[in-house]
Amino acid sequence: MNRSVPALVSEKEPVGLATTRIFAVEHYDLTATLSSGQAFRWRAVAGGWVGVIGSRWVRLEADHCSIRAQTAEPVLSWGWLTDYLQCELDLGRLIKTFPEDEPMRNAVAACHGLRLLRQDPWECLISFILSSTKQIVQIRQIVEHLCAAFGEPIVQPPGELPFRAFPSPARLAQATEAELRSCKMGFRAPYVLAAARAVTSGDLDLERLRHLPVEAARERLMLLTGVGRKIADCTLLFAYGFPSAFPVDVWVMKALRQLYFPRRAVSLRRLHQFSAEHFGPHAGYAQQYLFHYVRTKMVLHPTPKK
DNA sequence: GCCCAGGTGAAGC
DNA sequence: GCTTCACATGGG
Repeated sequence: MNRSVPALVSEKEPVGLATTRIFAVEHYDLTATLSSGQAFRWRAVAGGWVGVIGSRWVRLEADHCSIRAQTAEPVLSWGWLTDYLQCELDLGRLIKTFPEDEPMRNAVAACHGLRLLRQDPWECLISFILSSTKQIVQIRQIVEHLCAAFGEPIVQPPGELPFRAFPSPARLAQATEAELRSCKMGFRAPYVLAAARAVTSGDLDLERLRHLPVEAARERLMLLTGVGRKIADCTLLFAYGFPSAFPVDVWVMKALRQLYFPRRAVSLRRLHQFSAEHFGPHAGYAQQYLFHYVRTKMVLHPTPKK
């Protein structure tokens, strides 16, 4: 289940204020992780990645065995970052829980070091509300419009591209639908507005969902207009870390049909049933491998749909 | 112009 | 239950 306490930096590590820190990691493909359609604000800049976590500007750079982090302001405790990046997760052990079939072996081999992040629920929920029938490039653009229009300025090193924090529920709740539409989100504008109002009024308590069984948390999210099974599962997996959440989008659907049901038509409902039974206790992680694999490596054939 | 995009909800069988 | 359609907008 979920940890309610964020990961802490180990006590034996050096303490003190600093703007850089190096984290030892194994089997961590930072590029695949930051660009695989789970988070939408990371930009590749000069051999590294620049983004915003909470209200902090961050630059990340990876080599074989470590991730180097740089912030704009001195930091005492780095738990917010190790938790976001899930540095302490034993990926090798997790992957051993995947089914030993050929498609899964191929996906794991093709996406070595791909990780799941642990994001802020609010940002994740809104980002995926914006994702429906949009390409990943376009989701990034809409999210950036939204942050530029409504996000608070953050402290960043001189000379860097201007970044703002992801807008708060309270700020978005005050926006008009027309202002939101000017961020190019089209018919999703009323969904974003309603979600912001639900959180601001206290009707939707995103922190409480952390402690609920996954089914109950999913049901609550799906009460929001514009949030169906897929967007709910993205939030449950990428923000809360519910390991069984298994988002099925067009790509995962293509992968499942081609790899596991090449000769017969299978409905979405059956695919959900199959995924719940087949991929083990960390099905959501397996899903991310299939998603990245089908998008970057697989040759797609027409397969029977239902 | 046409098709599709990390979908959803309503309407019609 | 399953299929079809509209919903904004932009990329290929």
